Amino acid sequence: MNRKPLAERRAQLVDAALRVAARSGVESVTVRGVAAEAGVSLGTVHYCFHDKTDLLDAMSRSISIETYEHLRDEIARGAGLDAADLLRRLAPVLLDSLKRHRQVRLLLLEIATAGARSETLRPAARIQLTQSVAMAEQLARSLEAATGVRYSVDVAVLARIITVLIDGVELAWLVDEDDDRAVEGFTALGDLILNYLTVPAEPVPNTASA
Amino acid sequence: MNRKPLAERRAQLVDAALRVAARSGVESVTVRGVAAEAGVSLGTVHYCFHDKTDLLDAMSRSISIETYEHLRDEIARGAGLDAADLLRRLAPVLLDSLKRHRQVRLLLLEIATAGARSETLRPAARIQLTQSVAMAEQLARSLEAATGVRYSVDVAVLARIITVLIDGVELAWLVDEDDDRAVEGFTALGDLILNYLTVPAEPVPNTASA
DNA sequence: GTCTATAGTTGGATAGAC
DNA sequence: GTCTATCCAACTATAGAC
Repeated sequence: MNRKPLAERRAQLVDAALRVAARSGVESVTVRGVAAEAGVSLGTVHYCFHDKTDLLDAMSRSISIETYEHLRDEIARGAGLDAADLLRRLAPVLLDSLKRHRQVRLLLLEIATAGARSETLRPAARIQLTQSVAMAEQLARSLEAATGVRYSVDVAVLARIITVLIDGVELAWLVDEDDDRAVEGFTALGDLILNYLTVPAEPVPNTASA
Repeated sequence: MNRKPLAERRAQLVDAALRVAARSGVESVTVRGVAAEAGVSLGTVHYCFHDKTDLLDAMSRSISIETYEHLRDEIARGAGLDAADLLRRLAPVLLDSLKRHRQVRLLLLEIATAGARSETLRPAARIQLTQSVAMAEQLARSLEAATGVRYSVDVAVLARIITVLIDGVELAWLVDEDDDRAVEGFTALGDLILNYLTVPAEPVPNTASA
């Protein structure tokens, strides 16, 4: 019942799939489950998407990374500050963001491993990786703008390093939920960035707790 | 046929499960598949393990990390060298190790995400994380021994950071197979360690390519 | 465009013979 | 201790009515 144009229905189903995936993991997304989540019948899903792979692909591509908005705000708020000071504030913000968006972050890591394994999710995983790096690059540039520093390495290279370090810290936290270690990891990220600045604010701060 | 004591059969099945998991991923390990891989019947697996969870748990725990033996060798070989020089050599060795043990590394990341999601694999995932950090700590100490340096942070903290950064670099490489970026990531790891040395060999080398 | 019904597949787990 | 046979649940995908 309640007919909708194809595009609209597809969007609704992708949204439902995303909720299911975030809640229970990519691997446990079923066509039936998505149908139930969206409140439509099994047949309707198969009408909108040729098969399950189609659906998963559309779902994966639809994930946008708004996870680090707070981070951008924090950087903007720290305009004019010393880079070292600003970076030191970022670790708790990163942890906070992780805890807030735990399910989405985990989903992205799952898509990455799934994409590393099977051909079907690989394009989606690559897109996610590219988007993450782009987001990191944007953050790195806004840090430049806010504090007036410059990097001694290519920003694209730095962005990739930021991305993978964040992913690593988050994956470990998702496994053992050790907040202190996560903060140490994010602090190390700050130290790393600091050491890739030309004319760093302080010599080598080593703010990671001893 | 061909009767074996329980312990021996269990070991054989765990081994078979590991092969299947490395080949096709944790999620696609089935009791039937393991039975086939081991050349025994379905009933036999259920005789040795109460259920699938039991089997996966035993499998996960059995994975030991011998992946970085080359790394330890490389460090030992660099005894007496400058820390910076030695660290600079490590990046290609890490990439080589990753390419050699691609399946195992991916499997470990899969177990991590699976453990982050479901209660059943969590203990195994935690054990793997602990073992990885312990391995990293061992490597960090052997670096100390080989080059005579000391760290300005607690070695346990540093070891965790090393572990998560390696995981992050590897996960990204598994997705896009970009060797150059992986080397950049591992090089950044070297830089990071260098910056956590007391009396570093050189001020701030920034060996990551620009 | 949406539904119900059903075919066909896969996989976990148990029962009982040997 | 190992096997075969079987049950049962969950899932993908299609067919055909409305």
